[in-house]
Amino acid sequence: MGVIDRKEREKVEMKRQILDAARSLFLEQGFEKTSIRNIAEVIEYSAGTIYLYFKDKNEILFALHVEAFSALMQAMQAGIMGEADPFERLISLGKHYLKYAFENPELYDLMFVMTAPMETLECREEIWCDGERAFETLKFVVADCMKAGYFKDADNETISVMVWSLVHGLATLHLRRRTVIFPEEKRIQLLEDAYAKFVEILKTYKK
Amino acid sequence: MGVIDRKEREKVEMKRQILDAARSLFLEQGFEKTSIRNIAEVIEYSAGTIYLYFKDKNEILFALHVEAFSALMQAMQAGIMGEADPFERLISLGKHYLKYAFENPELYDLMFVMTAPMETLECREEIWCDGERAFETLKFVVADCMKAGYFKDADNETISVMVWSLVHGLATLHLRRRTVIFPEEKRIQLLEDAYAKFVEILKTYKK
DNA sequence: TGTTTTTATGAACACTGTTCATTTTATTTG
DNA sequence: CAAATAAAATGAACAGTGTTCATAAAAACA
Repeated sequence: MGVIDRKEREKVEMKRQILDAARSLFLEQGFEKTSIRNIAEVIEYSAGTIYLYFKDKNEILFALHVEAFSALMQAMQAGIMGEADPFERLISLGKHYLKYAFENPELYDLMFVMTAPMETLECREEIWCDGERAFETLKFVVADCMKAGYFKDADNETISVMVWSLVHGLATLHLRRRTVIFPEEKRIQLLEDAYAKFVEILKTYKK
Repeated sequence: MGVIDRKEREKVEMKRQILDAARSLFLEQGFEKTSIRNIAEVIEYSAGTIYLYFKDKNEILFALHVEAFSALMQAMQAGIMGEADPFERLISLGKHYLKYAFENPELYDLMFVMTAPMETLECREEIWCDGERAFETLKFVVADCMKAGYFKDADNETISVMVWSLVHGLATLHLRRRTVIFPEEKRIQLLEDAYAKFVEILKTYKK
């Protein structure tokens, strides 16, 4: 039966269409302000049809969440490739993380800021395992740095949380427009300087 | 005319009632899920009445925003009082900032995470001057540390942004439930450790 | 008391997410 | 090919949202 195969393909394709429309609308005007009817209009179907492919609006968000994490993981892998020195690898990892955050603000939001729909979603455990994998990547690089004599005898997880918090803080302060208190032409520079200073200080802390 | 004085008082009191009801509802169920009708029900008035005291739902949020910042400033002032050593003052400032964030999650959100309604609000400039004042407080403390020989010859603003990002990162990762990837009993400890490690490393970076 | 000003109401509007009986389209069977 | 079945799409309906506004009630003034 080639028919059910084609049907399956069509189903996947339709989901793709919905997700693409949804992502672009979420990026433009945010999750809350995007209605199912908006998405339906873009793909030229009725609102009800969306519910044949996704249980509800949150499930669309969840699907995008999964895709966004796989893209971040790719960006992070790119960051640790090609850097021989472990500390340089850590620096590059942070830079790629920030780059991803700035280039995909709504997706970054989805992964690390949004709470509203995620909590009520029953997939409590499973939903965060993507995030866990990304954090493991950071821990590996930190472990390599420690083997090379950095961070004295600090706890790996403690250092990793510290590094993560710093880059996440930089990312969210900017994405959520809290850097407006600085003159526009200085904002990016200030963030880059803060990150550079952080790793500089971190580098001096060794055995 | 004592009448218009009383009317003024009544108006203020009514605004207070609305704000108190709104704050408690926002804290309970968030901004988006709280309706004007919900607020009206709590204060036992009709929904339309709210609009005689606040232009729209966003203006209620804005009023709470102002109050939240003044509370944070108080918390921060408490942090820098009574600490003679400048570096201890910085440590205490960060701790009090985090304490405020954890004790007032929805208000912290409002001040440093929310964007949706704030952007469309026309008060672009004025709304952030509260945040600027808080940041100035941090810069003062950092300046004192530098006078005492800390941070070598780094730029004050760069160091301040770095410190702010770190604590903001810790706060938001936790408030937005991204620490669920850690076992529950370790979460708070991990955040405290990360902060402690950060200031420890920072302290070693001196002339 | 009668008039004017202030305050409160609740119906109405256009929107939201979601469901479901109905209709349209596609596939399989006789 | 035609009839029966299965799958897909629709659009009306429901209960909710923020907001507006003519009307009604209350208070203040004359």
